[in-house]
Amino acid sequence: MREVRIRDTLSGAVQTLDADHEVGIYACGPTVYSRIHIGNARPFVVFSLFARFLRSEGYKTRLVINVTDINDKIYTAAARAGEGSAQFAARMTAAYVEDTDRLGLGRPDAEPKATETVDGIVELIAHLIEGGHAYESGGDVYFRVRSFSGYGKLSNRRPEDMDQGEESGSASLKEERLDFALWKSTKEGEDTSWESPWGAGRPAWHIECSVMAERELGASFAVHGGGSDLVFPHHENEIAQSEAAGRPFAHVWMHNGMVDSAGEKMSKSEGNIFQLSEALDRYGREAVVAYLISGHYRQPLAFGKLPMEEAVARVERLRNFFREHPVGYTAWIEGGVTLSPTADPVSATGGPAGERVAGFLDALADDFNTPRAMAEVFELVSEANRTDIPNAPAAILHMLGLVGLASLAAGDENADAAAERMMLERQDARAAKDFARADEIRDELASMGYEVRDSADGPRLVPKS
RNA sequence: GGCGCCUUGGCGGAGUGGCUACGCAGCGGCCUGCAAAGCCGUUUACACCGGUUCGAUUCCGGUAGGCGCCUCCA
Repeated sequence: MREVRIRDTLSGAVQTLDADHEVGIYACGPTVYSRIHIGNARPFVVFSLFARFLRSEGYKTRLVINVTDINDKIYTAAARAGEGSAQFAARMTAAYVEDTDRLGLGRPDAEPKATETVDGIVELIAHLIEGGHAYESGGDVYFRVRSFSGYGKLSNRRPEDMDQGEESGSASLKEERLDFALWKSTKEGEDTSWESPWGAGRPAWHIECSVMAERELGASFAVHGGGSDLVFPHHENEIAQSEAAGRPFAHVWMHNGMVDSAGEKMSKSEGNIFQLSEALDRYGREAVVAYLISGHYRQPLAFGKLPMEEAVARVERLRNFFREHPVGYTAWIEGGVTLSPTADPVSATGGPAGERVAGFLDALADDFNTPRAMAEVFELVSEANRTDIPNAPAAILHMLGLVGLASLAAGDENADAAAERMMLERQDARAAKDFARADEIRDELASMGYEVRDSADGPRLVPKS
């Protein structure tokens, strides 16, 4: 079991995870007001793979990614779609699950929804009111920021410099401008509401996560994650609510950087599509995953046609390796099945391959440095292409499995019979030195989507990528 | 204005006080009937100015430029 270190947003320092207790990870999931885009997929991928890595190292791990299905934007979007907001949110939640399923990384251990957590939210709000940290005002409930001295410690700002913004028409209900809503009374046009001691209404965003995290992981847990855009106010407010209520809350705050459009205009005509489902359709799941781990999770990541095509090329290089070095892919099962750590891969493989695996794992243990880890994979691929490295294919499969790319070893499906016949016909033509005919057949195969590769072992049909 | 981050070779993107990141693309070569795949080689790399140091891309200060958050946002 390696010591795993993570850069903590709160302290600014690198923190070592406690190996003696379950590593509870809570990552903020999407608000389901539309299909998710490639940027939303980043935390899903990062935290899913981080949890997978921890498990492979022997850490008892529990990953929770919530779904925010109560939100202003949902009311707006549902109205525009001419649909009830509850139905709309349910449909978008299903779409989210479907899209992220296609990433092939399995599901989190729990995916709580705000709508299923309202009872706990009401309890926590009542508790905060009792403790003097919140107050009811005109059917709304607000958090009294001045009552929590630690406010601002995560985002490193002073309350004087902050502005919580104003909920429409609610400004006058607050004691202070920087107070934020915990509960909102039902407004015109809102078709969902819940009963509470303060009347019919709905929970505000920040309190949902405080309650879902605690319900799934307890009052104190190892890692709270999410996009860096959530540091303020969302995560700052979560800390205020939970700690003011006497909960120790998260030990380490782990934030992923944003996916941006790199100055390119984000449009379909430019080819730099945005939605996760579109990226999956166009580039395939392996390329999407490879792209999302191509930079360090904390750094911004530029999205565009070029970075995606590079990911496709990278992934193709790995496929080509396995075409030459087939290995038992079924050793790794992706897509929802918990991976059981096999025998220690380093000692199991040993030698140069083992050293690469060790380097790979060390990189992941060091603030989850996926680009450095992938460099080890490519180093071993090059070495094994050059000379025979014992256990290299298995070692590479093992590493790729940890980042959700084991399927690259699956091999190609059998070409259809007609293509196979044409390939043999081409062989006859080549044997007869009729290269014109051979090339003609190769062109025909190309139009069918196959590339012919001649090797010492004979020709092979490879689907064009 | 406040807080934080970034500036690495054609592009993407790690990292380090002195030693090849890695990938993509280009060019030359090997292999091949020709290709593809693979292999070998290759193209002013660390924004600028000072400082610390035997030595800085890597630490400190400043300059320029870019980005994120400060309203909802992964």
